[in-house]
Amino acid sequence: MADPNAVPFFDDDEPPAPGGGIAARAMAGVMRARTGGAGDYLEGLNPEQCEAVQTLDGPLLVLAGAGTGKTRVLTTRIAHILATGRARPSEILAVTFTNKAAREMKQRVAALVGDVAEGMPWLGTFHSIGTRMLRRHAELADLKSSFTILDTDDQIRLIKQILSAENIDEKRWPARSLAWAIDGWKNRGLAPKDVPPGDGALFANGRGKELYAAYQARLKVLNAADFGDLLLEPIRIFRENPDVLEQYHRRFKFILVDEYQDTNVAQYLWLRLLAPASGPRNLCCVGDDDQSIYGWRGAEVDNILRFDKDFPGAKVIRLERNYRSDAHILGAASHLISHNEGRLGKTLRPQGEDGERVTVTGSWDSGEEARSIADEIESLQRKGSNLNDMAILVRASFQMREFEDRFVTLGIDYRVIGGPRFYERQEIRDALAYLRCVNSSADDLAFERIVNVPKRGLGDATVQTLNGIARSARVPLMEAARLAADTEELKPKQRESLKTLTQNFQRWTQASDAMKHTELAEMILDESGYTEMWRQDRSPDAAGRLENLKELVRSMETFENLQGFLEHVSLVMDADSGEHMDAVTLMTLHAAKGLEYDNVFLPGWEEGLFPSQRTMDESGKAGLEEERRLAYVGITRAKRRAKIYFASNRRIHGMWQSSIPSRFLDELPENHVEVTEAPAAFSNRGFGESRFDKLEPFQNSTYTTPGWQRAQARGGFSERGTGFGSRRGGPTIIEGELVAKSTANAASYDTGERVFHDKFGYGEVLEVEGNKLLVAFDKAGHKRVLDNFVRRP
DNA sequence: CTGGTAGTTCGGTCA
DNA sequence: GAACTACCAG
Repeated sequence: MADPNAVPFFDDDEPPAPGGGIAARAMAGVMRARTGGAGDYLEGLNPEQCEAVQTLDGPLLVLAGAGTGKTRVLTTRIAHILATGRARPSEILAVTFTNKAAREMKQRVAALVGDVAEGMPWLGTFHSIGTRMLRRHAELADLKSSFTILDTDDQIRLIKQILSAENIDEKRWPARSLAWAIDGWKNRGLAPKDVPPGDGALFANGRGKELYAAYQARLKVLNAADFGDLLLEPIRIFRENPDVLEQYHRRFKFILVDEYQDTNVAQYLWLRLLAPASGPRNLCCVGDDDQSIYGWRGAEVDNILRFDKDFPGAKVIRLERNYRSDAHILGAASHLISHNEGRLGKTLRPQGEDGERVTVTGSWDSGEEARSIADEIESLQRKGSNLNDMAILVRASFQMREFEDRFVTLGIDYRVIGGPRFYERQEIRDALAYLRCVNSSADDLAFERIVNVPKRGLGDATVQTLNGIARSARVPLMEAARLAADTEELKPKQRESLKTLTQNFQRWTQASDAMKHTELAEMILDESGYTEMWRQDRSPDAAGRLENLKELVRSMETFENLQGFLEHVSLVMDADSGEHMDAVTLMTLHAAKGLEYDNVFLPGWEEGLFPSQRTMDESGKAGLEEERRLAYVGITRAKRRAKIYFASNRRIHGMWQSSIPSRFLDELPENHVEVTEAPAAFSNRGFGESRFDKLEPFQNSTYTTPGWQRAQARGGFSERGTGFGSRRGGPTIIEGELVAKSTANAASYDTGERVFHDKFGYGEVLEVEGNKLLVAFDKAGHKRVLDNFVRRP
């Protein structure tokens, strides 16, 4: 499965020879499908879908309710464009949010038109396409086209460095929150200079803006981009270079956007630039305002609500026929969502049976809730349902534990979606860091990650020293390590370690040309002592980690070389774990969007948990409406049965709290709902297993503090910004400081000069060799040191 | 530099 | 209640 990024980005630049190219093959494919009888691709579409597929000219918004065949419309539309010869595969820009969606779209287009979908280089996620564009025009963004993409982990470490360099107390201003803020700015399309003063004041007494600028400057030095840059930089490039933008205008005959309700400002701007309001731009956005659940991540429902104002003359097509859920389920969901204001308005129309009513079940506590759901699952299973057809959708991931415990006890197979992803695991990231270092010796963040993994006696202090050397000599850390191994800044032990390490890397890098990259990876993991480290590890998950490392090497096979693999990994790569077995799916409501199951269990419908108190505190009414949309998404995942639960007592942060049923329960229409009680609730003082299980909560609940006031008492972000802002330095100042620092230190010394060294004291310079000095210290004797460690007395 | 302990924090999630 | 971090002692 080739990722678009794995192919060189200029592949599609050459137009195919007239008549013989990919487009012709595409058409042939469609023709085959058509004459093959199995179907004209338009067959089986309802009138609205058909219209959405065939309305090719001008801006089009398809409002596709849950389960109305949205993906089908998108893919058929692409097939239609290709079949009618309106564009070649490389002239269609199709963006999704997730890799999964992109993959699915690619597969389904391929099913319609044949393998040509592989020839669709511009079908992908916002980020993968942004990467492609940025690599092509890297020099316009002050980067090399080989730039590395930082993930959240790298980002945090980088920010930590900046904070400590700026002497900012990490306790009061954690790197996380700055990362969060920067992310937020980037989501809103703001470069450091555009950050409004009020916003910048939110961090470190008004220094947020300058720190953001410093962070950006560091990224350029490291030849790196974070996820936000993958969109922001192309936007800037387009704005500053109309000729570049013009190339893309000429190229893209059609633009398609999936899940438009989830676009943030940056993505919106990016799309606006690529599809200007005027001219024959054929932009088709598909989305559902009722399923916008990522406001906290910067998504602007507004984008979809004002589509026809942004693109005058836009046509709006509503898909309202729902093929997924039975009538009772849709009735419940529709009535619930009707409590939201500011909707575009859509009514899902059921196509099938009434089915079963939505059930609402109350339990004493979360344990009982888990038991009664597990019982229900077993009973459905006895009646012949597959576990694969069941899902439990929770609001917050801490709710999952209770279910996992229960499933383990009962021996019910289950899978969790959305845990730490494969490539986010520690061992995978470590292994990747080694590979990144071999791929590019300038990858400082990767180097820093593995310099002391496994333990080599190279701790914080050593890394600090190396950083100092790297900064003053303006070389990457790897080079700094090589330098430091020859001088006497460090203790012999550390120098020895560094020497071995850098020599190893040198060897590996040389070997990388001649070897197969999978073998190279194995060799590196072996010789570095990394696999050995896990073999020695006694913790229970060590074996699994070794297994993961093997899996990593295996997954490299599908790539031609190391470079291609690393590119893929930074953007894509998720583990397709255990799809084959029959198991209940456990995941958050957010993760469930776009999926469907026969039986859906929705536990934890309690005030404070769902709707989440925190969301309501932060975003008020808008927050509540987003929670309601989340509830709507949850219910509409169900095809046959939707079962809702709430518990009277729940342990939160280790403390038992009593809770009241969610207001969303009151918003469900009576005629579609059946209220039941957990069977075990009747045996409160009784017998059987439940007595045992209930003992504990009963006792503890006497200590229960009522309600959610405590959570409310905690201030939101908004409080922080007020009252500060005494200092407001522009970003240029801080950049100047950074530059000044590194150049000032670079000034070298003459022989015979007196110098002072923090560790060795006063001395006289005997020799100067680049930035290395031989100094005769008064007390410490002759030492080789780097010039930035001494100063004039 | 390492390993232990004490203190803190605790939302969802995609690249 | 647990997991992660930061600090401290060896």
